[in-house]
Amino acid sequence: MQAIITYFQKYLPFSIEEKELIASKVTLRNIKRKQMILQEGLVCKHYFFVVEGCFKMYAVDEKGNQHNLQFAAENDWIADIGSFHSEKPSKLFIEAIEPSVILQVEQQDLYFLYLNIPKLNIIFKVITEHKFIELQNRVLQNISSTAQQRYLNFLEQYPNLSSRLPNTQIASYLGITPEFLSKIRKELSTHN
Amino acid sequence: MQAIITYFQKYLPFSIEEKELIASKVTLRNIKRKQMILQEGLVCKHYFFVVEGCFKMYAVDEKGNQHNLQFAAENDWIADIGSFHSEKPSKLFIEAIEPSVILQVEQQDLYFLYLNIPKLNIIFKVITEHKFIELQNRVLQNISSTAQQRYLNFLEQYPNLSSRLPNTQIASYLGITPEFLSKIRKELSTHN
DNA sequence: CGTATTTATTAACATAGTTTAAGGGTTGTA
DNA sequence: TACAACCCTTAAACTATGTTAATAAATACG
Repeated sequence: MQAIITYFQKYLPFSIEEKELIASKVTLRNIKRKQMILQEGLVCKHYFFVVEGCFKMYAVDEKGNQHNLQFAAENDWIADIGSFHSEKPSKLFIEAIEPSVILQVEQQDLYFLYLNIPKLNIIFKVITEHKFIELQNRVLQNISSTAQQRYLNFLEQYPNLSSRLPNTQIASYLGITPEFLSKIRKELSTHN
Repeated sequence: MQAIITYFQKYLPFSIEEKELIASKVTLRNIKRKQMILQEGLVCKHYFFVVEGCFKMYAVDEKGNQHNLQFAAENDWIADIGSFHSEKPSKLFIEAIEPSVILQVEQQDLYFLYLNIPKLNIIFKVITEHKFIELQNRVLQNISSTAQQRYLNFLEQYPNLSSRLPNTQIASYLGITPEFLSKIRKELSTHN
């Protein structure tokens, strides 16, 4: 539970009362590998903070293939922001890739905290801005770069993740097949 | 100037005083075709509201090729949100595709308006959420769909834009060459 | 510890998308 | 109105990526 406070204090300081208020609205959960914390068709009613472990958020197409939109590991947030704010059913899944520990905040509780601790508005605004910029850079990469460049960029940007994730998951994130990622990795290893 | 008020009132009602306050912080500009309202290397100090005309936001790669990240036509907002909030130099350009009329709000003025008209916080939060969802859907399309599907989706999602924009610009947005878009269009026309 | 499941790699072949070059059509603007 | 700049299309050759199938290696977990 201390994890989330430490995280918030990287942005702004909090009083003891504020910390207690936050703690009272946040729930700790242990999540098994492959367990889902959001499924298609359900409204995303929580914001999730990853204390330990790793998650993927993905869509499933008509053919049943998964497409990874985002990963989240320690000290990262994950939620289907669209569904969360619109309160419409999500089209996405969020699933644990590793045994994990999360802290979750329900929508109403988050809004309650926003009202009582205005600083949190700012923090979540900054979090959202960062995610926005990340997404925009990814679009730019997708429309302008080759798969190999995107892979190298992923390694650089998420050295953490890239050593923890199976390549199948990375391939899905990059929008290529695992076989082709294999080919790329071979090229890179023989050519350097 | 009325345009932006009408736009805001689609979300929430405003008093006369509030409208006057907004009007006092907003500047009207006429922009010629090909004129830039943001260039790489400069900090994006304004949020732009398009009253009339059309803009593209793009990055230029090492080879000098442009890659369109976003279009904005009537009643849409455009800015490099990353640069705007971080106050770091932008890597993007925003350029008029048609002779245009915009209303611009400077950063400090926007923050001033946020303080004095809290409703505006909500409106901009919603605007940003919509842009976020749009971006996320675009990433999903990019990693899961063929260029033809992406093109069809663009036609559906932006019927307006697609009839106004040269195909070269659409191709750049989709991340394909104009020649290949031509091939796609031919296929679609002969096959239906 | 051992087995079921997942993961990584390879190769041959298929499809999607790019490059280059050329010609004809449109459009902006002096 | 005319010219320059831009835009659209075609086609052939080329490169990037996908598909299928098979096998070996690594990992989860009872």
